[in-house]
This record gives sequence, structure tokens and C-alpha cells, in this order.
Amino acid sequence: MNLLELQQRLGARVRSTIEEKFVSFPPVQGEIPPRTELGDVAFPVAFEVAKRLKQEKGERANPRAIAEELKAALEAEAGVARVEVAGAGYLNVFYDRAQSLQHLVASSDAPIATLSQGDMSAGDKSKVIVEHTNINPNKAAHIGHLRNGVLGDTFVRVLRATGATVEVQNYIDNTGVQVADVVVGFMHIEHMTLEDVRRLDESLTPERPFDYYCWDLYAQVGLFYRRGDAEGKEDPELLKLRSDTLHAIEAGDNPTAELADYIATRIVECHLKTMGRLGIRYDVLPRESEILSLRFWDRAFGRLKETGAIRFETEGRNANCWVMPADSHTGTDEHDADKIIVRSNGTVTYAGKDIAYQLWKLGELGLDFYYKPFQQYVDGHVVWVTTSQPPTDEAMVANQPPKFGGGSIVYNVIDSRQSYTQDIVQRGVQAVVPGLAREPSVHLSYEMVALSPAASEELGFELSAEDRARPHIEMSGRKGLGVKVDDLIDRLEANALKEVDTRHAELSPEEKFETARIIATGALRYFLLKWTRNSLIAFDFKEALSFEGETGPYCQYAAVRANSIFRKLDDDTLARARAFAKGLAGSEPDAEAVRQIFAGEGGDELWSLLTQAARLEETTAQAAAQAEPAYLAKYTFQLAKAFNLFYHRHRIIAEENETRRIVLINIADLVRRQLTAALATLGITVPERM
RNA sequence: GCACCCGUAGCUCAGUUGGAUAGAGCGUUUGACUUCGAAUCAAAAGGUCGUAGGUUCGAGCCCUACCGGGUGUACCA
Repeated sequence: MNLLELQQRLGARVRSTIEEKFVSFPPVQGEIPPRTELGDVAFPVAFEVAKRLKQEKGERANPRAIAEELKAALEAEAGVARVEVAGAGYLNVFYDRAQSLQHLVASSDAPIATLSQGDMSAGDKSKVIVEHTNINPNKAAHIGHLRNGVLGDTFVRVLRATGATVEVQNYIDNTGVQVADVVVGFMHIEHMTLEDVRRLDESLTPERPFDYYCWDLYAQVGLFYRRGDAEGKEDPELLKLRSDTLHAIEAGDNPTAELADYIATRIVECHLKTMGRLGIRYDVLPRESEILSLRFWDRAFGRLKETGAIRFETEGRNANCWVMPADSHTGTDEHDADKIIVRSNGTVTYAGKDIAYQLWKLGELGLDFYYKPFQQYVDGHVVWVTTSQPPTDEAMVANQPPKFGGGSIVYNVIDSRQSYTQDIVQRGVQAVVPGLAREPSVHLSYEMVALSPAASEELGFELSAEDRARPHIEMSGRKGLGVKVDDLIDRLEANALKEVDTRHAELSPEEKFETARIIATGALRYFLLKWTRNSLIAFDFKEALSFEGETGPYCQYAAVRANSIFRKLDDDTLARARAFAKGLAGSEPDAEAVRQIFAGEGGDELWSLLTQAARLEETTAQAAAQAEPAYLAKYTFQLAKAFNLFYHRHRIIAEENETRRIVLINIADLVRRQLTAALATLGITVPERM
């Protein structure tokens, strides 16, 4: 359902008419006027035409006169009711509302249309890869991690809604210092072996599961390195425990590595469960351990040396290192401009490993992982995890994974603090595969989630006067300061359940809980999506827990209300209303009656709701092209708002004028379809009742 | 120092390739439940779009300088 085709056709006509009568001209897009009274699409091109005429031919022309000439051409187009020239030379086009209604209803029979315009060409069958979540597997997920997951997951849904084939990856850094720290905690603070940890894990209750336990332990390790003094310095002797642990993990085949693997795997299970509560899913979990053991770096290193992207330093501060020279900034005594990729001891830095990994994602490395199933969602979808060994037994051989990696474009959802490193990675990738695409590997950057001072205190953290004056306080896993995702979901569910309980006492406990779960998910996902990517979220409990105003539940509520109309209306009435709309082309008296209903101020209001609903596909395409899910979230809220107003002003079932009733039914039906579809793309479902 | 991001209503934020009277939510004040459910709707108040220049028929948006805030700038991952 959309009016975009008409708009595009008119744009093409405007351009061809300009070129025919005046001067050569670039493609024109058309724009949506700020108010319905100003038309359905506007072409403010006359100013530009006048300018070009003067520049190229030396003719002086009045923009209004130019607009008048273009007006005649547009009036002849099908679907156009009238054209006005407004202001100094705006060309405002009004669509035939009866014909548009007929078209919109007819096209709403088809499943949600896939788009063929923009950068995300549906004709291009190549795969898009989105990597998101990427939480260090050493503790419970907090809301900062969740912003990443929700942003990534929603972007995936947006891309899929435009017809793209998308693969979802969640990178697991299972061999890094963060995991090593928790291993140190278990081994040197708790003095536990792998068996002890297993037993502990089994004994833990749902109130404090393994990832929560590790959350606390990780914070303790931070203190442990400082000999118990939070403000003190880290003891080098204790830090050696960390580096020894890290080396043991990287070497593999020893009890420390086995413990690390147990912890990381269990935490990943916890993360997947947490994310699963919000409908966030993955296809494959590439792990750092396999990037190391399968020697991805060695291959990438060779390519980087060949292309000259990195150079070996023989003297100076970076002697014996391989560095990537800087181009975007200059260095100082304190900060060197060049970025070290290979250390003087021959080991590779994070940026280097990531270059290798990005090359694999783009199918440009010439190496692949082996895979095994990690877990299965209830609907049968399997999440795979990488492994270093080829399948051995017959069952594994028979159970072939899909082909992973090799995307035509890769989006990496990573917060903006890593922009510098990501820039290094991009440059490395582009040096190795220059001709691939303009930007095959995209850093989908977003600002972090911090805590409002009030939220920090609510979590029981004492703030200094200085901190309290700050606009926000950064979360810190090391200090254990943060809002755990599961805690927040639990609170949202409990609050929603209370509301459902007071409104729908008649529902069964299961129905009540399911409704509360859907509302909580809607609230949380919308809360994280309504901000644009480079807006920092200062997390506030009151705001996050709200179900009123610009929230997910507000949008859900509008859809629930729309559905409630159709619950009371028999199917036959809806079918007849739709048939009437579809038949408008064949009946001039009916079409005229519909035009009457859409006339005047009240008619404009109905029409404006309809056109707003028709813009979902266009908005989704924009959200995809700009990689900005917030566009879709804002649109959904605005549509819900417009529908709530409509709902309040019109009694649909009780409407006495038959034609008017039919029109209202069609509008309500189209809006609820679009609203439901928009919410689905945001990962939000509509409950039966609320 | 350098790089990137931000500065719009009391607060938190939208404002997409420059377009018509700069918009939401929250908060404040006031009004609307016998209806397809008020998790809603309506109305009011609230703005030198950080400052100063510039480009343009037209600037919140583009350019320059400055002021203020944030984040990076590791032989950590």
C-alpha cells in the first residue's frame, strides 16, 4: 500500500515538462507539504528553474509563471484531482481521494509490499550481514548492551521489510581480558575448580542466575586487583594473575582454558535467553577463539603487507611494530598518531583481529570457520556457533549449516566510543579489497546509554557532589554499576501485570501474564528506539517504566482499539466495505459520494490519516537507507496518535450514513494493518486486549 | 594538541536531499468516561533554534570563526 508510485510518476512528469519547456534539470523527488490543506505532494522547483534559466540562457523568469505552466501538465495526469500554485511558486498537487482509496484498499490485499527503490534493491539477491549485541561473555547484560541489541535487531527487521536477505551475527569475544577477569575471580578469590563452578551453577536460583553471580564476581575482581581499595592502584603482582590466565586461555588445552570456555558458553546462553525475551535472535555466533585457532590473522596479515596498508617500524617509539599510518589526525608527545596493529612481541592487537574478521564477513579472506549448532529456538530456527574442528560423526556431517559470511555489505552495530578503532579497521579492509564497494563495511554507530544521577542513586550508588551535578554517569561493569536487562524487564512485566489486572480481571492468569509480557516488550523496545542513534540516553527509571505518552504501549493501545472495532463488527460488513472501495472505479456516483466525505475540514482530517498510513513503506525505506530505526519508531507513534484522534472523533459502528460508515471502516482497517506492520518491524506485537 | 559527536520550549528529544506558520513527549494549568475501553482525547502557557558573520529567492539544516558540553586519541579487548 503506497502512494509513492503516483508521486514518482508526477516527479518524472515535472522534470520532463521542465526540460521540454525550459531548461535541463536533475530528477525531482517531490515533498510532503506541512499541512493537508496544501496538498498531497509539492514540487518547489520553479525557483530553481528560474535560476537555471538566468544562468544558462540569460532569461529572467517569474517562478510563479513557471509553476503555472507546469500545473497544466500535472493536471492531465491520472489520479490528480487538482493542482494549485501557491506562495511564490510552490506547485501543490491534490490527489483524487476516491481513486486513491480504491487503489489503497485494492493493494492492501497483497502481503506487505517489498520495495524496489533506494539503495536496498530487492532485485539484488546478495546478502546483507548485520552484526550486533557482541557482549563480553563474562557477566549479565545491562541496558547499554540492550540498546545495541534492540538497534541491531530492529535494523535487521527494517532491512527484511524492504526485501533484503539478512544474516545476523553476534560476535563472542570468549578469549579476552573480561572473561579472564572472571576466571581469576573463580580461581583466586573463590578458589574454585571447573567442577566447583559447575556445581555452583546448578545450585543457583532463577533470582540470581549464573550471569548475575558473575556480575557481582566481576566487580569483586576489580577490587581484588586493588587490594580492596576502590580508589587505589592495581597491584602489578595481582595483575600478573590476569595476564597468566589470558595466556592460558589463548593457549588452550588446560584447566584454566576449560573453565573460561565453560563460563563464556554459559554466559552466552544467558545473554541469548535475555535477548530472546525481547524477540532478538541470531543466526550465527562467530567466536574469537576460532579466529585465533584457525589463524585468520595470518592470512589477513599477508594481505595487509602486500597492499602496503601497514608498515614495519625499525626505529623510534614503535620500533619492531607493524603500524597503520594515521591520516585523519596528528599525534603529540602523549599520543602517537599511527596505530599499532602488530606489537613488538609479534602478537596482534584487537584492530588487526577485527580486520581479519571483517574480511571473512565480506567473503574476502579465503578461509572459513567450521560450525556446530549452539541452540534451537522454539520455532526450530537454529543458532550456530563456530568451531575449529571439522564435523566428525555422521550426524554432524548430515546436519549442514547454511553458508555464513560473504556478505555484499556488512553493518557493524558498535557504540560511538569505538569510532576511532572502527575507522582503522575500515581502512584496513578497504586497502585489501579496494574495488569491492564504496563502503562495504559500515560502522553503525550509536551513542551510549548512561545513567541519570537519580537512576544511579536508585541503584544504591553513592554519588559525590561533583557526580550529582553531571548530566549523566557512565555505567561500569567493573564497578557493577548498571541496570541489568532482566531486572528491568521483570519490573516492566510486574507493572504491566498490575495494569492488566485492574482492567481485565476476567482474563486467565496465563492470558494476563502473556499480555503483560507483550506490553513490557513493547515499552522497552520503543523506549530504546525512539532516540536517534547519536543521541546519548541518560537512563531514567520513571521514563523507561512509563506506559503513557510517547511509548510502545501507546502505539499498541491504538492498534488494540482498532482491532476492538472489528471484533464487534461482523466479517461480512468488512468484506462488503472493502468490496465497495475496490469497486469505486466502476461507479461514478459512489466515487462522488466518497469525494464528498473527504471534502471540507473534516474530510481533510480523514484523508490525512489515510495518507499517513500509506507512508509506511516509504518510511521503512528511509529507515533502511539511513540506518536509522528511530525514523520508523517516530512514524509509528505519529500514526497511532492520528488514529487515536480519529477514534475519539468518530463512532464507526454507529455511523448512520452508509457510505460514510464504509469509508470510516476502510480507513480504520487500513490504519490498523499499517500500524500492526510498523510495530512488527519494530519487533513489537499487538496484544488481544490491554 | 588532534579527530568525531552534540548545543532547538522548564526537562528529555524530533525536525531525513535547504522550502510554506520550528514540532512531540514529560511537567504545569483547565476541560472530556452511559459510547467501538480514559494506558485516551481536547485546550492553554512555554522559542533571540549556543554566539557572530557568510552563501541563497529561501537557513534550525550548508560554510567560517568563536563559546559551552561529551567521547576518543592503549604494544586493552
